Amino acid sequence: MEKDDKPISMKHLPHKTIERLSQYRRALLICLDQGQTHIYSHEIAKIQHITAVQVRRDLMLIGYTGTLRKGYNVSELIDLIGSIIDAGEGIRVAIVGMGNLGRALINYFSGKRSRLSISASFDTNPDKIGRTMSGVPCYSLEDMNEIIARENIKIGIMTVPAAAALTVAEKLVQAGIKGILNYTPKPVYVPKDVYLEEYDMITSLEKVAFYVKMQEVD
Amino acid sequence: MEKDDKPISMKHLPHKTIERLSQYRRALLICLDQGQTHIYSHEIAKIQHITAVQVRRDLMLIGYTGTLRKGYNVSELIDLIGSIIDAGEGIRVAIVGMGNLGRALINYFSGKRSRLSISASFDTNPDKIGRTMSGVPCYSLEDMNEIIARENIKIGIMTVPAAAALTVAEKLVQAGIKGILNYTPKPVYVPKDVYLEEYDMITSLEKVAFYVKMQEVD
DNA sequence: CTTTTTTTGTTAAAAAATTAACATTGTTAG
DNA sequence: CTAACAATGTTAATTTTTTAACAAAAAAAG
Ligand SMILES: NC(=O)c1ccc[n+]([C@@H]2O[C@H](COP(=O)([O-])OP(=O)(O)OC[C@H]3O[C@@H](n4cnc5c(N)ncnc54)[C@H](O)[C@@H]3O)[C@@H](O)[C@H]2O)c1
Ligand SMILES: NC(=O)c1ccc[n+]([C@@H]2O[C@H](COP(=O)([O-])OP(=O)(O)OC[C@H]3O[C@@H](n4cnc5c(N)ncnc54)[C@H](O)[C@@H]3O)[C@@H](O)[C@H]2O)c1
Repeated sequence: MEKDDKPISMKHLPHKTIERLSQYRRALLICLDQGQTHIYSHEIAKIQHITAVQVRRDLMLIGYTGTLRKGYNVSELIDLIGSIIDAGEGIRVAIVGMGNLGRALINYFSGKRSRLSISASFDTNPDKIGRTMSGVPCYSLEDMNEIIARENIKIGIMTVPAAAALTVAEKLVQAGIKGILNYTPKPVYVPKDVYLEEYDMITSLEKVAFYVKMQEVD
Repeated sequence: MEKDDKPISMKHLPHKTIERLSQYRRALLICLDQGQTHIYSHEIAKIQHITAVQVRRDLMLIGYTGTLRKGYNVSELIDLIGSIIDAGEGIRVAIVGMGNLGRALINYFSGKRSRLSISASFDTNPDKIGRTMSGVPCYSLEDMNEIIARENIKIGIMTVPAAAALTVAEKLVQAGIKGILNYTPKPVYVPKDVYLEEYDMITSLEKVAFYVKMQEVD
């Protein structure tokens, strides 16, 4: 019935497409910096180690249409991806655990333009509480509820020791967080309405090891 | 015709199964430490946020058979997964770029029992070269060929600044590395006989953001 | 002006991954 | 001893993801 510019339901975008859109944008931002105004599907594909068909299909799914024989408009596409991935006014993020990994992530993130911003960090170490790291203030765990509400933080990144993982996840949920990115090697449990993503470097490394070994055998 | 203990061709194990086997092992090692001798498929499933069917199917694929109504023998299963993922005498790994992230990874890894071992690291910063971090010596980039050959290193983990990514990847390949785990936000190119895995935290974070935003809308 | 080339957008097919269904069989309870 | 149960192992169905095929059309070439 209704005629719309975007008849696409974001709800049905494949998970893998979401991941790739983020990666496309990362690559597109670099192209933009280099003054490139248009890009072909096969160029994007090469950067991401995937096929051009897949790029075109993903873009079809988000309803973006390029120019025949000119390819895609870099800045338009960046904006469109932004309108899908980022929330309007941006989403605020907190890091819990300001150790090696936490610092690496904050550092990494602080250079990036994004509508996601790391607004706070939490730790139990009194030496860290009250200090600021790459512009991100570190608070005591006890102030979590207050800070998360006040700063309207929606996502928590966990980089605490594995032993603290379960309780920290619980605390984050209670504080009203809606998504958790868990870098602890300990899987945690969250209610259905909290989105959870877990990543462990050892899994990646062992996967590489497996395929390296395989290749030797064959 | 031939009857074999393991008629399973590891070559055809699904990629996702490889990842999960690594995760199962991580969980099983914890169970072993706690003195648990057997575990049910649904227990493993709960830890990994997947279904029991999937666990059983994965184990079927590697030809492991549990005890009806007792579940799986924890230590047997750990050993079997090890025989699939790890190479016989272990695979040696090097980290390139001893910054925040490099140190976080070395630290993390040094606690783990595994047949994968980080045997060397490389950097260009003279202050770091010649020192040792969590037992891992740091060498100059110029010595890479020699060290990698001498130590029989097969896998390289890249944690250098994005600007150095392409040249470092090339150097690793030339030095004879067979697998690369790239934590740089810059995708790199490798020959077909080198296995490449790339991970970017921003992709994970943006994925979480997307689903958080989605949930708000519905 | 016409033909060829090149690139997009889309539908259809194939492949990969997950989930469901169910047969099987020790174990326990009655 | 027998029936009910609770777990595994496996085949089949479903869903998701990727790849292939190809039509359409702007640009370039002739
Ligand atoms: N997923 C991966 O790829 C990966 C890689 C490296 C490390 N890790 C894991 O990340 C975690 C952090 O690693 P790291 O090297 O930064 O460790 P770290 O010890 O340097 O840092 C941990 C920080 O958490 C703080 N902390 C401790 N208990 C806390 C609590 N209850 N609440 C809040 N903060 C608390 C500590 O004060 C410290 O600052 C570890 O669990 C490690 O295993 C994961
Ligand atoms: N994938 C992720 O999730 C993730 C997270 C955080 C950071 N990162 C990325 O990881 C990389 C490292 O981050 P960091 O915070 O550790 O940075 P860092 O600046 O602390 O460390 C970089 C290290 O690499 C060394 N280096 C520079 N050029 C080199 C070269 N050509 N060869 C060898 N070593 C060289 C530097 O001396 C330094 O020790 C960056 O590219 C960053 O963007 C990725």
